[in-house]
Amino acid sequence: MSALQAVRGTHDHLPETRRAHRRVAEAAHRVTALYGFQEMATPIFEFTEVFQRTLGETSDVVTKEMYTFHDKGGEQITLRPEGTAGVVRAFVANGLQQALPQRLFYQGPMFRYERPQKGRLRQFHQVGVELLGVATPLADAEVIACAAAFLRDLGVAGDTTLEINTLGDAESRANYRDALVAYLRQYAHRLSDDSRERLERNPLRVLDSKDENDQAVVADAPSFLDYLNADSRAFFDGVCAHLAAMGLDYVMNPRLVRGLDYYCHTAFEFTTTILGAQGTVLAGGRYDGLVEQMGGSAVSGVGWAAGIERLAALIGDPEAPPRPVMMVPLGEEAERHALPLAERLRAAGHVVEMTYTGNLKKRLKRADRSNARAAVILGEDELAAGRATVRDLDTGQQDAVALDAVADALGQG
RNA sequence: GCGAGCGUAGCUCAGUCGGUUAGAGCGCUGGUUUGUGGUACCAGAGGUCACGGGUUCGAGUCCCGUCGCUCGCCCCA
Repeated sequence: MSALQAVRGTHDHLPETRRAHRRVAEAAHRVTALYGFQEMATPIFEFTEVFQRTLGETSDVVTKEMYTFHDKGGEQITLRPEGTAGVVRAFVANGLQQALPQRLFYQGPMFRYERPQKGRLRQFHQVGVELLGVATPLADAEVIACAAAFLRDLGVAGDTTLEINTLGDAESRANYRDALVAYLRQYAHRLSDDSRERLERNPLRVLDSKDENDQAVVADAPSFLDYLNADSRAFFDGVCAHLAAMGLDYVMNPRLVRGLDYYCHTAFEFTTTILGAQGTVLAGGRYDGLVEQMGGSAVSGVGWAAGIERLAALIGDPEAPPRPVMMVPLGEEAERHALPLAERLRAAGHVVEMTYTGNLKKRLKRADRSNARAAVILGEDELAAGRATVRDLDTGQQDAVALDAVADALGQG
């Protein structure tokens, strides 16, 4: 281990990576704004309790993935493993329930102590939205539409599939859970070790097992849809109808369940097959009850979060940065003129860089390596005439231009 | 947390059965005489062979441990 290397599962974002991430985050910000979402930010660490209470004591995130530590004041602190808990905490703490609905957008780093893989990091980045205070299926459908628009804007809609499911309300879920557990217990001896463990902790997870024997057992398990009460069924039908009305294609996935306790009713994911095992690129759902659990009043919520790294991996090469204009002063006298001229060019909107050493030949070579589109040459001849030589580095064409006119001569870039 | 593969220059990779001074391409730096880049030619810099230990006369090569990456599981975005 070298002291120079980044901690496991964390990455430096060099300019090219950073550009790709910015593109994702800016698209999210821009598109969600069309749906009325406004950006907010919460601290990247919270009291541990904030996550324990909201994510559920038994969830994997809480039991083994949190970065938790005691600060110097003895407080138990956790680096946020996801965004919703902090947003809801802030929502309650700042009395935002006085002005419903709230449409909130956030972005930033999240932290989970996991074994890194492609598209899975210990520090990763998410963008997300939360729509708080709307209890009707309209909100679910609108939030899903917003996610779809975001992915369309990034140009990855064709690589992803929208999968949806319903977890029903608490009553439906409890009934189904009882029925499922009763069924699975009969076949516990045929289940994998993992699934026997799931049976105790989170039985819905058994449905999602990749083990073949488990799947054979699950094939005849009771269906969730048979246990939905009338309200839950109506709610889900409503969501589906709205999606259809907007022309959004989706696939029903009855095995789509949630690891976090606070979800109910609508659960959805946009998945891709071209990222390997980490195929979920954006996921969300409804979380009625979470606000109350956090100490607020009964305010329903629905939202989603998307992984920036995973989306960045999907969008391919980021666009190149703008090509600069390169200043080429030759001699001390020219250098004195170069900075003020560069300032004027920048004020006119040009990206301007400087060559600092070397003769003309060397400086032009540097300009070329910097992918400059033009060079502004200031030498003895030019100074004597009160002009600069503006050279187009693509065509090789160059003209003597009055210093006042250089910005215009460089065009729009 | 579990299983497997990998780690040699900034990058992509050679490196034979364990044998002398660890190589190539690309990139980088400098040069090919005067104020004109890209191409070409010449030269150069750059390595703790991931880290630590062991076996051996001798380890980039074999063994063990650690760290990291990759793939799968778990779980998730």
